[in-house]
Amino acid sequence: MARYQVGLETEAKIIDATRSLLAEGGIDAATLKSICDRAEVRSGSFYNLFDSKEEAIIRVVRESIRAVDPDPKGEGTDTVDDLVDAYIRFFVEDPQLARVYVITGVSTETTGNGARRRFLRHHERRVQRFADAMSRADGSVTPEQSAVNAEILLGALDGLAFRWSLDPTFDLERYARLAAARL
Amino acid sequence: MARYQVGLETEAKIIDATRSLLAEGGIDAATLKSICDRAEVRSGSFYNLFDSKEEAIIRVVRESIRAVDPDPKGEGTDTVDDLVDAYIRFFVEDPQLARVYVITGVSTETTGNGARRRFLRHHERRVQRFADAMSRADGSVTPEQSAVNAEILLGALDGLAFRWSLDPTFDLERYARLAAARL
DNA sequence: ACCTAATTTGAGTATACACTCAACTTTGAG
DNA sequence: CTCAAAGTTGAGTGTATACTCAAATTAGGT
Repeated sequence: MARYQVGLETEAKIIDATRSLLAEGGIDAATLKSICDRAEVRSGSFYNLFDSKEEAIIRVVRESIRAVDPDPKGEGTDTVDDLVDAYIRFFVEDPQLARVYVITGVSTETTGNGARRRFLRHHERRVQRFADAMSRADGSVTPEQSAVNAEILLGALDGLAFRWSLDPTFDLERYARLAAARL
Repeated sequence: MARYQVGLETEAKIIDATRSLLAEGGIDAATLKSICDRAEVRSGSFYNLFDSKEEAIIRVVRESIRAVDPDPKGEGTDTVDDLVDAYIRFFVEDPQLARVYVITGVSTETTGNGARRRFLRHHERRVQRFADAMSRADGSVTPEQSAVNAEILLGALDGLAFRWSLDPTFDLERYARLAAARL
């Protein structure tokens, strides 16, 4: 049961290779061969540590979903600006993981059927967080209106992020802040 | 050179099969076998009419890009509402082709490198059309401001469309109109 | 009816993929 | 130092993929 140091290092190399391949070329670029080549590991080693290729990919995708919207430290104290800042910061500070988020989020067909549900569930939680922050900021709007506004703002942020994934020179930070200011 | 009727019909069956497969399962579902099975055609027939699988897919994708934003009839007479209506109508009236647009647009990695550039070029033209309409509606905003506003509105529309592709019960029409009204 | 070009067929090729396993090497606790 | 467990290797398996081609069939103008 006890793991050896070499094994843990190999595992990390495999995850790193998978993450960078997903970021560069999406799900199709992350073949077993490309992962093993980049991690400098043979396929047998891979399967000694992972049950399937899918497992390594899922771990990286989960990591990206968590990173785009980490659990709130406190509870219900975030402002809309905090949430938008967190969204922007994720893309600016870890563009590689951000690309994984956008690309795999968008091609959930290939990642499997469960991935779509997971993405949707995550999205709904996020909308709720935005809506709550909006309600806190302005008590006069109904919860329903907040939910609608949150859905639109997140739609815009995701759309702009997709735009950025097509063209890395696109100034996501600027447009995201402008969108947040207008919505 | 002259085509026979059967050949034209076979071609249409292949394009129909490719379109529906792309809409249902994205690029990965459109294998040569699945296309031929659905079109009730053998692979040799496919290659008598198409140079490659890619060719059939590109034709469907191009068709979807054209459909989401057909060329303006007149010139510079569309209002922002006209453009938003056209966007919404596309998704409501031809959801299958709309799914092709969203799914392949988002997974341009797999469709090839040229697809990304084509998508981006199309997007930029569309932003310009929206920006022009905005400038026409309100002469007091600078062209730069219109371009920014157009980018944000289209980002929101694309983001909401992606949301809809994840969850077909999402009321895209309602949210798209609300987003347009706010931006 | 004839004849050529268009079309269809399906077995076959080559390649890439995820995954396996028996033999071997390395690790590190006692 | 010993040794059992952990880790590594790489040739090999089975399956799916896109694509080919010689032979057979069909369409449709003359």
